[in-house]
Amino acid sequence: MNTQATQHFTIGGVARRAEVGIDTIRYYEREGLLPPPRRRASGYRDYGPDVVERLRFIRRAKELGFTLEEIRELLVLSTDRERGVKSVKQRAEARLDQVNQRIHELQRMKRGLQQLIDACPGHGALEHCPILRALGGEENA
Amino acid sequence: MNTQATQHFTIGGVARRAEVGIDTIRYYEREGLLPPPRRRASGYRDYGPDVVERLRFIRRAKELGFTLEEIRELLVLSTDRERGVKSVKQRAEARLDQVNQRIHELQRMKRGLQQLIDACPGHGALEHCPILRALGGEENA
DNA sequence: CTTGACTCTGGACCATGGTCAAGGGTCTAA
DNA sequence: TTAGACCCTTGACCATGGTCCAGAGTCAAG
Repeated sequence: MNTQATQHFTIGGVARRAEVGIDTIRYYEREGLLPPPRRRASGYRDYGPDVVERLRFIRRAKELGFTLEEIRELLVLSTDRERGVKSVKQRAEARLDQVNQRIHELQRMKRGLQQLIDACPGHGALEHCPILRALGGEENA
Repeated sequence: MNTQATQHFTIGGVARRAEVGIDTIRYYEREGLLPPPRRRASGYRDYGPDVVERLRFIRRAKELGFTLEEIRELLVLSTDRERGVKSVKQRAEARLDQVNQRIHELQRMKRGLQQLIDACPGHGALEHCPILRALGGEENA
């Protein structure tokens, strides 16, 4: 019967080990990022140790800027032996493109702000403030 | 009596000129970004031409990444003759700092993603996919 | 047996920046 | 006068990623 007693945790034990909130775990389950676990007779969720790994996966992916939606897709792909590796790499590349684009947007903002700051003496009449003027000011005519 | 007939617009006229939605204008009014305009006998909002400038101000500031909250503060400062210019410049500098910080975060993400992508052959067994492994995989044991 | 810590479900709530709908009044041209 | 376009207010709704609450049941220690 192979009655290997693997470790089992309640939701609180998982939450402590993975350093996330209990509500977050239930939320991820609702959103399909975690599979519904077995239940004890009491109705308590009964988790194996895998779920802690999975929560770490989610956290690292979040740190790389993936949305929960994208992470859910990654998790599905990670069990798809046919399309898995290729698709996962493609997702990572797509995410990289998004990051690059966002960096360029922010660099455009940065240049705009820097120009205004450089042009502004930091004192004097409001009428001569290049920041307000550039933004479209003159409403206190 | 200086009865100069300046241009007056209904909310729809302003919306067309400033290229924003009518609801957006009312929303900005609720949020304190636009002063409550005079009303006609009918109750219709009656705008002078200044509001179009102000909406352009808001749009440009938004493009520079200011939140509506920050823009509201800028608008208040732009009428404060004592602290105006200095504070405005400080806000712009603070915003620049935020932008720089966000750029650095994204560049960190970018490096993380690039490493995973470079290490991934794009085919083969899931077990050997460095992306899944790095993210904390092995949950399909 | 009781106390306190834990868990369950369902649903409300947070910020952000709006958008849309319902049910009514107004304005203008034909 | 009437149609159609416009305006009014109030209030609900969207996505995102959770957080918190009430009211009830469970579990372990003393």
